[in-house]
Amino acid sequence: MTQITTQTLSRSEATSARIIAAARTLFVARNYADVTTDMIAGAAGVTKGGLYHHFASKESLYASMMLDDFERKHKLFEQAVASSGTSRERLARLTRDFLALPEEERELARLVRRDINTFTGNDRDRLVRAYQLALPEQIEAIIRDGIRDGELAQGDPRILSWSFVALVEVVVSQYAYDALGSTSQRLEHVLDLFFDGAAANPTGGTR
Amino acid sequence: MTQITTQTLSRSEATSARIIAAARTLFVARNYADVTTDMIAGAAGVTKGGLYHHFASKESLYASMMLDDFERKHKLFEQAVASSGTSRERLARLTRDFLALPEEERELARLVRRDINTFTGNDRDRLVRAYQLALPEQIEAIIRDGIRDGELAQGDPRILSWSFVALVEVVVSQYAYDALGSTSQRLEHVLDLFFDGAAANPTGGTR
DNA sequence: ATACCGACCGACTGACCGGTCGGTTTGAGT
DNA sequence: ACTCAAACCGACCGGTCAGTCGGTCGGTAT
Repeated sequence: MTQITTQTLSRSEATSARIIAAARTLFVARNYADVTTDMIAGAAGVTKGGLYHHFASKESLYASMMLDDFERKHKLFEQAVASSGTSRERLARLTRDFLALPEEERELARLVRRDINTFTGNDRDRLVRAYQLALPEQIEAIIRDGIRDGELAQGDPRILSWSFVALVEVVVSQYAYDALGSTSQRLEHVLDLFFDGAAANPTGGTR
Repeated sequence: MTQITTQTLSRSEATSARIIAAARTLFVARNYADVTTDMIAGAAGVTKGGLYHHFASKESLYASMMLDDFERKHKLFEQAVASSGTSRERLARLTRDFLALPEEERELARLVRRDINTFTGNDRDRLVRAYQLALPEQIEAIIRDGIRDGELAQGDPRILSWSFVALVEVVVSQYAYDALGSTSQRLEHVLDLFFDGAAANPTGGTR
């Protein structure tokens, strides 16, 4: 009954995948308005007519590209979420997995976090939902466990989750230049900052 | 010799200011490409011809709008930077001043932080420089003092500065919905998170 | 061989938009 | 009251680009 998923794609699927890949590369490099459908088609080895045979509009192509990305990231991060250990260890695993992704996919994640809340379009809700499942909610799950186990202080898991993602982006992104050396050093840096803060003396603060 | 700066603007200055204000409102609400010069002119009560009498191009209007904003923010934050107290107190002052700004200006700051590193255009360098003076370098100055005085742990002040701004945005922005009540609660929350981290037990971590 | 169909092509269109330009209005100085 | 320059208008141009559509091509079933 359960058919083995054939690894070989049909011609149509292969072309769609090529178009989505080309779109990802271009949308990451330039912003939506500066990428023309001709450019995407050209990069994918089809013409504009071919592109419109597979996607109803530029916007729906953009949405398809993001959904495709969310699905892959969702699967990738599930392992880290399901793994055992302290929440710090599990966040480290998840972040390491993220850092191991090709630059293009990391950049896309940045772009998505940037734009997801202001995105308008037909499949806005589906898109927002898929994104939340792909990243923020997975981190939230780990953070919830951390709070439950007394490892993290009481606090809104949603805000903590977004804060963690924001810190990862800052520490990893180019603003930081090469002030921090290797990827693992950066990883420890962001974990330290998130868990322990920037103060020299941990008794400081109002808490 | 030093002429008293007249508070009343000339007609030309007043119109330029109106155009910049209209541009700010629109660019904050929609993104650059989706805002037409006709829309800006209309909102400012002039025609496109009038707009182009004051600004050489859409891009230079955009740059002027940002420079105008940077200047105002620079002046606003200077007081907090120059004030006395612990670095935590001074960052609290600066952040409170920022939170007291009208929503539009806070949104613009978010937009700028988002885009400044990918901005391309003639006055790119001038713009980046002005922005750094307006926000990151002012925060950096406070953080440097904090490190010098042993209040903050050793670390790259630049990264810490960006991290702080990122945390402020997360805690204040709409993703957080109304999970945190008043502005002052949000302010304390972000300061706690930045200085002390999210861990329940401050001895955790690798440090 | 023939009929058929999905995949793909590429020239075209219609709308939009940044920027221009010749002309008109406004108001400060005399 | 006259002058002149700056401020402003609005029709227009040139280019760009999303989306269309009639048609071709290659594979597949009969």
